[in-house]
Amino acid sequence: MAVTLRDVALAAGVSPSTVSRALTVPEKVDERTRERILTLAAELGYRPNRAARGLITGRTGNLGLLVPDLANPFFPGLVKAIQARALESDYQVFVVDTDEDVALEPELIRQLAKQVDGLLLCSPRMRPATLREATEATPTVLVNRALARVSSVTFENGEGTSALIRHLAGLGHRRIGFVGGPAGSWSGAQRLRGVRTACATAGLLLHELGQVAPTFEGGTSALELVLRAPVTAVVAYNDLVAIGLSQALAERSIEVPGRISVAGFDDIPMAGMIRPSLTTVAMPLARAGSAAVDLLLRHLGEPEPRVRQIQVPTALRVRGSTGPSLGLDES
Amino acid sequence: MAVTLRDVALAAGVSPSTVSRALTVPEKVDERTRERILTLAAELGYRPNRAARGLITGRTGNLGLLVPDLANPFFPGLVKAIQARALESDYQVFVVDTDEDVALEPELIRQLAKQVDGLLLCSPRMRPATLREATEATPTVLVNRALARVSSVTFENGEGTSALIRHLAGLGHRRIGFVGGPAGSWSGAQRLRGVRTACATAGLLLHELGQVAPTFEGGTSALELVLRAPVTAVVAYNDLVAIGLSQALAERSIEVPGRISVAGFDDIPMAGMIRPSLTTVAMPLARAGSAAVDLLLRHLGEPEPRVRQIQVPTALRVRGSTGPSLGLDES
DNA sequence: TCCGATCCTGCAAACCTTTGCAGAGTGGGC
DNA sequence: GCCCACTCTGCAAAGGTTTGCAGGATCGGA
Repeated sequence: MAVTLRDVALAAGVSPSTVSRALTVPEKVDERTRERILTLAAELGYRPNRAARGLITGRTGNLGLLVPDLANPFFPGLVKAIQARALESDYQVFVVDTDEDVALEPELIRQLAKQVDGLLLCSPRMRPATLREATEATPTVLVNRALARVSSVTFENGEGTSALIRHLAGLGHRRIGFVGGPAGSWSGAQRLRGVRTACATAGLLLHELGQVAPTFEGGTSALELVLRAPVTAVVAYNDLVAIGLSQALAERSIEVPGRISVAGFDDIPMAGMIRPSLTTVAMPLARAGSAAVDLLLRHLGEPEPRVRQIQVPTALRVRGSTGPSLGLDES
Repeated sequence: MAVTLRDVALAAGVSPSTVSRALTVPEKVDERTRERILTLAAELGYRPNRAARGLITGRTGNLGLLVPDLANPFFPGLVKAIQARALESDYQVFVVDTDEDVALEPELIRQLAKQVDGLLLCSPRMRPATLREATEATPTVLVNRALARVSSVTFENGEGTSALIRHLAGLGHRRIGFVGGPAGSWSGAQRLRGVRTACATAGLLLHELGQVAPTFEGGTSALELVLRAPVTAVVAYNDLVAIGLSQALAERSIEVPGRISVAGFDDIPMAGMIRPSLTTVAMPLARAGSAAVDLLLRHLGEPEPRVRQIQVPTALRVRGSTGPSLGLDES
């Protein structure tokens, strides 16, 4: 019932081989023949059967995308960009959400790997050894995580972070608090390191206030940690935590940024929607997403993939949640 | 290099047919043989080649999921649920984001349809005729939209909406404003109808204030519409609009809910994170998503799919953005 | 006029799995 | 002891596409 290569061939009075070539290696077939075939194929509504093609070429035309949690507003932007870029190159994207279950990741990856040409792993939480194992079987690009000898697209936090710290220093803040994310998180470690360096450079005192879940609730739970510390500004592991914290502060009628400034990382859409709007270090998700796809596609074309580690620069977004220090710590 | 059915057969000393049957129709093969095969298959790490299987069975084991915009916080919850439920049944999900481009939808659907066993269309914006055409070629379940003679999972707005209106009436509001969503939107029409009915029942005066984009910016742009109308409470097409409106009101120092109450639809995660938190009509996304997958899978098993239209009930979430009316409209 | 090169096309095999059909073996009933 | 029914297994074809190889045509050069 579906129209096949044979049908087109029959209609065009040529062999299936010729039709196949007309579609995949156009230069190998006479121009007039090719045109006739293409017209006919379009008329008949021919679409190649990807299963059959995949059977012989060993390629599926699919990419696998693993994300820990679609409900985390950080990821949809990434998924969107990845999916759009893949579609442009005629690849379809399998999306798998692990629901933050680290233990599930390896099996899901194995399952996924069999059905795709390449894998995009977004911020996988898994241990390095397990991760490496997974990346060895299938062409893989890591997103928002780096690993030796594996291609990746990560965010260059340095720039955005130091801009943020300079911004805070410029506002007169001298003691900065940092609320960290989950212990095992690669990007969490990155961010902490960036903040440490930037504070040292700017001559600010950094108070590491502890670690919380990377969620809104994590942020509200950080309230006590923050209030106990003599800081005038707090940088949170990510925007959700920053927002949770801001709301908890508001709950207690502690003004942001009047009494305390708050900043985050990610620039999730919500950061611009709340009041006060959130100062944050923006990750260029769209750029990272398409870069990751480009990189992966490039690997698929290479017999011996060359590892490339791309860093996309982050940028400070100054908004309403940061303001001049009251200098409370000098009292 | 990949281990195939033949390898397992060779190792087990049986024919490929037997291995195939051991895996797909266990009762047709001797128990001991089957056990030996299964053990061996597991040892060798055999995974069936889905392309080959698909070629002969005509099934791909994939489902296609089309959403207008992943960045709209309404959808990730749905996608998550759908993907999880599909994975349980060993189906993979292709996610396609149309980026709100209605004109693109038909072509994307056609493309997708060839590679999946069934289609889940989330709130497709396309015209009924075009939509019907698309649904005729492939087993399809619509989500958040209904169409005659096509299976669907929709939200039963009536209940949640009338609860919301009763809630407002109970707070003393007499004049309610409604800010509508995009003109062609099916769920927009549904919601408007629900609000109309509920207001009529409760004896409230409904002011239809016009239509805006279903986004945060749409909400802020609705400010003037709202201020011009003599209403003490506003119901917005969705939460994003409601939140945009709230922030625009706050910008003008108009207190919510002090001077005006605001409510939305969807119960996106953000609704609980802003201040004041947003009163809204919650859509049970997880339930809808898994119901949609179940329905689709059921269709795939039936030779002549029976159309089923499922409605999942909505529920009112009372939060901080609605409060007693000041009775301004009576002044 | 003949030869070689070049361009285009067709043949046929291959990819891996499923499945209808038939054959072999077993056990039970008469 | 014979036949039938039943269970289990293997054979072979089929599904749609790609691709190495070879053949035919065309053209240019000598």
